[in-house]
Amino acid sequence: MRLLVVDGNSIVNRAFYGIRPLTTKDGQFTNAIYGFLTMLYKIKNEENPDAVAIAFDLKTKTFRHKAYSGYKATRKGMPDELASQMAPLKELLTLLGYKIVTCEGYEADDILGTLAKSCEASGDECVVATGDRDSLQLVSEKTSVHLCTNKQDIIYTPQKIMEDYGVTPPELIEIKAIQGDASDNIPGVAGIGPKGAGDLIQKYHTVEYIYEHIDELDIKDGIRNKLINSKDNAIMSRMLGEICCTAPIDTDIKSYVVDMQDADACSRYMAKLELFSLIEKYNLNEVAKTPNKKAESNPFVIDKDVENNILFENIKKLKRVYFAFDISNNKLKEFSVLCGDKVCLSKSKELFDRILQDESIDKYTRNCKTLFAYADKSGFAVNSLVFDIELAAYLIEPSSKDYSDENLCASYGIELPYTENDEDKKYLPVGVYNILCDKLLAQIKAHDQEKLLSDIEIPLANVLAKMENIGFAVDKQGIEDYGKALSQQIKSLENQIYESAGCTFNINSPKQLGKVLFEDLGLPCKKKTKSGYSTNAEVLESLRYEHPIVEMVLSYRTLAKLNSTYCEGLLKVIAEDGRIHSSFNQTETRTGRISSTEPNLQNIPVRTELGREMRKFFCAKDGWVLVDADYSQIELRVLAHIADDKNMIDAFKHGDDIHAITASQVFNLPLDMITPIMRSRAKAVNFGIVYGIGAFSLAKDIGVSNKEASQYIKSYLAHYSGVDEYMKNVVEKASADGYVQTMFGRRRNLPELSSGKHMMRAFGERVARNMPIQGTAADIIKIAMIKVNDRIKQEGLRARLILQVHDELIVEAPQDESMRVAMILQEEMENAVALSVPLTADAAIGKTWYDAKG
DNA sequence: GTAATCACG
DNA sequence: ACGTACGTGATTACT
Repeated sequence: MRLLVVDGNSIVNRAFYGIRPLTTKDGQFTNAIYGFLTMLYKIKNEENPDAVAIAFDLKTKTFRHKAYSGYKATRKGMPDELASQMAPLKELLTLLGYKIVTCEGYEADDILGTLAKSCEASGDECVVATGDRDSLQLVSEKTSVHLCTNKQDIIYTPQKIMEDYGVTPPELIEIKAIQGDASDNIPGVAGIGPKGAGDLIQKYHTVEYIYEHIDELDIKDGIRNKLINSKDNAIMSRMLGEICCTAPIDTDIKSYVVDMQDADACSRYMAKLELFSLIEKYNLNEVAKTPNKKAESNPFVIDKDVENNILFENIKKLKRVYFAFDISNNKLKEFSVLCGDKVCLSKSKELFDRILQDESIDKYTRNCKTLFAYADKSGFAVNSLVFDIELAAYLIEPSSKDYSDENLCASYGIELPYTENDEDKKYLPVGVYNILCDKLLAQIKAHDQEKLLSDIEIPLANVLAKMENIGFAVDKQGIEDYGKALSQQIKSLENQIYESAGCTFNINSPKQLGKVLFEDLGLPCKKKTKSGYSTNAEVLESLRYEHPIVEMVLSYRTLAKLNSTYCEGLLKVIAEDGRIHSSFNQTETRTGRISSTEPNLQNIPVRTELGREMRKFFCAKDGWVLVDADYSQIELRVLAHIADDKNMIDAFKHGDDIHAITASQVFNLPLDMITPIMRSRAKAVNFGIVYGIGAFSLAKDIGVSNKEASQYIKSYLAHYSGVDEYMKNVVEKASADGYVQTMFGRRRNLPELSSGKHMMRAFGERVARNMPIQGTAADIIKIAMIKVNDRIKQEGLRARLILQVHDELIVEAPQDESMRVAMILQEEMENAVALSVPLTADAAIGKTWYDAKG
């Protein structure tokens, strides 16, 4: 086979400087993108490769040879006009089916070298396309270099190199070692240039030979002295100039075969960049020129009277079904199935259930959680549910707020069938589900997220469905009584506040409260919001001793919150079965966590004793108990693993109090000399690191000076140097790629990183540091939930998972199963994945949530 | 509908 | 020079 390896950075530079500035009407620069694709097209035509790899630098500051840290230190970063084109270019190349190769700690050159050498080893041919003569050293019988220049491209073979330079390709490394290269900060030998270096190597071949025989060489004394004076530099330069050919990358040529999944997506993307001539050049269709065009008519026949058996046999033959359904309160109303150019409607539960259970029929749909809940209630299991439109769209773009058919079709350029008939309107989207699923699946494959969808999100939807169905039992009477007690106290506080203020007003109105506190009572105003005085808890805390009313307002707020959000709020959502059935949303958060609504059971008070009381009303049913297990420090452990930080990994291997250990490292004191204050500051730093840290916020959080806070951070990063390096690298990689991802391939796009606004960019950087950590932790507990569910079923237990709170799982179990379940929870949570640090989970048992939590 | 506040991880 | 930690949801007031 013949592999074309493109030096992405070099070509993009040539394109950028070689082509006049082009922009879209929105001001996005596109000249480098246009130039790159034009050049790539031409090179491909001339070289006719079987596969193409495109190498890019990660532009990390990790040097190839750490011995000389000045290496490339002076190379200037790319201008913004070019930098802003990198992420779209890569996106477009990926859409076109090209594989982009990058490698942590290695440069594009090293990737070229590694692939070239690997082709030689496997007997394949390799063409390196670059604008940089550095790569000429790679030329061999099997490897040629396609050098792009301002004039005519030159193809370098060993013969051509001998013709131009009079040496063999490897000897070019020796020449460079002597002549040096200012742009790469390679010093060479002072006073000897290309001509002198060439002559020396033609004669003596290697730098090593020259220095070993320096006194015997037949050269002028001037040259000899220059060589002797720069000996160290020359030897170092010899090391620096040689391209590394052992980068840890995929060297299987077959994986670089160009495989465009979605031509429409490409042409739409090109149209978005207003590169219309490329659409024709790359032979893509015309869809893009009129993107998102609304269909004028409905090409589908709606068949409402199809016979059940005929429909089933048709589906069975196809082994796959695209369908939509209307299920509410776990009752089927109607469903629609795509059959060629027909949309078939049916209300037959018998047929519907038969399809769902049939393992030989692959099911493509949306809202699979609703389907799982329905099946759970009906007492059967759904089989072969292979695709969910919303879950797939969420994995592709978790920041989207709208995964409706309309919106997805619009963004994937699919014409949604249209009719004036309102009655038929709702049935039509299923007509394009085959197209929509294809597009989404192609994208999922391109992102390498198939496993994430099939092994995590879809099975998880099943677990969440059961959790929603089961619900959480509560003590309704208890909540009512607690609420009454609160109401009384609130009433009394209200009166005291009015008395203290000398007037009545709405304490719940920040505007009115602000007026009373800061105008009528003349308290010092610490902070302002957009619309007036800030009256939040932090401000009030600081005014606590200024006036007795402040304390009362604080208490009022606490009690009012407990009463309205928790007592009143929860009472409203207790179902007829005496249980609370929260909804778990799987496509809401940008990090991969789940969220809980109506009610939100993930923010039931715990931090203060008064609020924690609330958890006494969350209980197990008669004869059953709650088993609660939570991960210890899962995010920090994930950080230790992802950053591969030796010190932090050791800390987790040897001790359990990570905050104390951190304090000991940061303050450089033995563990037994760490005071509670030091520990709590170290804890704040640990949190801050996970969130993307800033000295100002840390200082505010722990109440020390800005300077002191930044000293803590500095000291922290000095001790946890792996974390330091990770935090730098992740932002650089994110800026180059335009996204970040978790260990399991969950991804979040970060357009903020190419924003011109400082604030936006800074936010993007913090997210880049945080999302892989928070997201990986979310992935892990999702895996644990699936495993716990499987284990419970497999062991024939009656216990069932009822709640997840990010790092905590709650199972309701019959009394006699509780010990077994506690063990299962701990085991499955701890072994959900293997990290380079242990994962620990602690389980506890109790009659109520209050009792069962540690 | 948005802003402010506060509950959780 | 500029503002200041990640991710959520519910309630209340007010435009």
